[in-house]
Amino acid sequence: MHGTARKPIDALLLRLGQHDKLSDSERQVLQAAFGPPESLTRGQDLISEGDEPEGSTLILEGMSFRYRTLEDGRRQIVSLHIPGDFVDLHSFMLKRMDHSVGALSDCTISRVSHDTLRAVTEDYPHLTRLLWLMTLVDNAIVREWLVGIGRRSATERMAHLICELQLRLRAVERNGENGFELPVTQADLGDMLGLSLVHTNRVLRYLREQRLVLWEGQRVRVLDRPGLERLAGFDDTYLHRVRRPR
Amino acid sequence: MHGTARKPIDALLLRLGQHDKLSDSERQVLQAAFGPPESLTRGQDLISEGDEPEGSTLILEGMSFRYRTLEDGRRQIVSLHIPGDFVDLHSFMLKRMDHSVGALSDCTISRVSHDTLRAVTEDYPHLTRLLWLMTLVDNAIVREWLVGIGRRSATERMAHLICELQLRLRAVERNGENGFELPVTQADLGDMLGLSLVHTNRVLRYLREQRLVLWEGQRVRVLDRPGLERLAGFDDTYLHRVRRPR
DNA sequence: CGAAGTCTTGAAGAGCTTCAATACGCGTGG
DNA sequence: CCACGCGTATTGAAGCTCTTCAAGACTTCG
Repeated sequence: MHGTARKPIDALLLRLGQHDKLSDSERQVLQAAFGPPESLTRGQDLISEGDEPEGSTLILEGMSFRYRTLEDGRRQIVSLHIPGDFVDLHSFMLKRMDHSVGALSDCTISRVSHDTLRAVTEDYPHLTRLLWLMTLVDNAIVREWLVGIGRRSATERMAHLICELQLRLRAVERNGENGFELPVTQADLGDMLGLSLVHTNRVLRYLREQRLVLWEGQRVRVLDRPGLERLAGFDDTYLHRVRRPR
Repeated sequence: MHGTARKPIDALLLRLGQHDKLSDSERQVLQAAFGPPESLTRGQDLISEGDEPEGSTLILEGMSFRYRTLEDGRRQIVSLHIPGDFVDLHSFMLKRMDHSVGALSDCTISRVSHDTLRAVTEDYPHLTRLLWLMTLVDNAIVREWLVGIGRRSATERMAHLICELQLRLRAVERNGENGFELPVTQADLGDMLGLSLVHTNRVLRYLREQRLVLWEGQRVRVLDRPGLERLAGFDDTYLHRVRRPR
């Protein structure tokens, strides 16, 4: 065997390809930029608040989440990552992490060093813009979460989250039939939505009783997507899934 | 008179200079990139949801805010802009606005066309990284707001917001003695913090009674900054105000 | 001076949290 | 194989934070 082994970056390519066309050389640059796949087990922290990582991490398979814990233990999850998402692309510029990242499920990841990223920004402006775009979509998602926690009811928020995740997973071809894997406890869900564990449970019961969503262990089964979108007031423009020159 | 008139971009230069050193040529590129100052009156919308602006807008003086309104009229403000902040730098890549931007006070602004920004990304990688950084700090601030709305009490959130704004204004030399101008109604404040108008009023009364913060018309007077920080659990690392090579 | 916007306070009620107890599911070791 | 323990889910009940409704006062401005 010779040449570089194919690295399973396909989810990233799918995500980027959602927003703009990629040239072959850009694909090659990306393929070459990433290190070998690494494995992580559920519950492990990928990065901790205060760290200054020397590279950024891409999720190949599995899910991770960003969170911040206040002094007294209250925790807020501020985003979820699926295959093709960078866990900490922002650390390339921000340097110091202002939050932690944990593995939600067993994950395989791949790293790019910040040196390599810097080289990309020097030589590949279009690719740079696309990476920048990744962080901007991240941003749009966090804003949408903020709107939800600030102004939507607990039930609406939950419905919205499920709509969002299903769509994002579909975009990287990790969706199943009428549902998807979501390896979270109800406590985790509460920390995403700014809810207590108990109320999270009640919201889920309500969605079940309305025959909108069912949880089968770690799997979410969406029974009535249109109904769920109606309840959530879901509108996908904030995901910016439009292919156009950038 | 000849040559380009000096444009009052100084707040942007101050902000960028907070994070990294700028070369003279970079300063010149920036100065040249922006159009002439324009004036806006309080209450006007700078940009509306669904717009596809052809340029990005920088605040020279005054304040603006991003917000989203749900179908039934509930509104959430997702960020505040002060001099030196871009209102919609993300529209350069995202193209379509997924929220609106309004003027909080009378403002003077200046625009850069997206064509110019694109040219910058082609020729000035370091400057590009700094612009990218601007959007990443934006992002960090929104995350912090999310943590607040999700996990902090109304009072803590209010205190946190005031701490944040005072620090940001100081960084661009727009701070007064022991306070600052903040031309918002209590309804606006509520929409920032995810609170009702009535409760916002009660939170302000509490802070006044505790002799932490006083409102004198449109001016916020901070009586006890350390006390406020303690109450808020304020930690400024998320603002990333550290000068280092990027 | 009247009108519109904003601030302030009271009172009732909704949504969500906290405390508490029970049940369930799964892996481990006796 | 069963007992035990631990993490997770579920439900009831009480209570607190914040919202909503309502009304009055104050401010600004034509």
